[in-house]
Amino acid sequence: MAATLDTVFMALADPTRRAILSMLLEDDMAVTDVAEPFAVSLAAISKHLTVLADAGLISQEKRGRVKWCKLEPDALREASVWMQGFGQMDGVDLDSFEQFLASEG
Amino acid sequence: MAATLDTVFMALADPTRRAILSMLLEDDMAVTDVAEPFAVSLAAISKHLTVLADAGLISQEKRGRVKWCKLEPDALREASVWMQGFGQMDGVDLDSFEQFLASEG
DNA sequence: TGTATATTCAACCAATCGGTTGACCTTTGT
DNA sequence: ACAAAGGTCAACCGATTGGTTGAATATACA
Repeated sequence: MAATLDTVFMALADPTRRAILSMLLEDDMAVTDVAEPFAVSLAAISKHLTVLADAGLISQEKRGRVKWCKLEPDALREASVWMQGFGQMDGVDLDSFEQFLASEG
Repeated sequence: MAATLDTVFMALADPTRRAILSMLLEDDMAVTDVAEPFAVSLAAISKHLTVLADAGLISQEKRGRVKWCKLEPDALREASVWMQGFGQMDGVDLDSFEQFLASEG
């Protein structure tokens, strides 16, 4: 909940967690459905989701026996601002994003 | 050297390493001078600098017996772009962004 | 030459990380 | 009432992390 830079960057440092965030970009999902594409146990995914929630990057709401996971992109703002402070980054915005896309082929 | 999102975010997840980056924002520094404000051993700082260099966030050049550390802010670009994709999606081509995420892995 | 300075290396340590498994609790459905 | 589904918990495991210390390696200087 207390999303420090430590917890946010640590949460983002794992590829499984970044993949989860990408999935949640499309829609809210139940824990079981989040876990489905991954080759690890449900418990492992549950832990990843806890890490993401502690970092404030997602929220979780239990409805019935299903726990819904929702992306909270605002939590990235503080970290994003921190990174922007590292000068000469004037181009880091959606324009550079599109440049990056183009460079990827 | 091969600055993946994993290594960059992991490097940023430590407050000592972020503080080092902030210091290097002002000027290039020798390892000993980087270590001076911190209450840990020089060897510990040397390790932190290796982590930052492996992530591409700094470069190190040895001149004489002094190893100079230089901020490489471009290494933050890919990570910053990744993050901005989550925060500022208004009017962005969502399909392209998902392609970008897929290419990242 | 000898000595101080700059930095890394090697071995070790406790804590944490990502993962597993099996038991457990709650909610849904028959 | 009973069984299945959705998730978490607890205990454990091996690998990694951030830290230490002391020895080693270069380079500079008197």
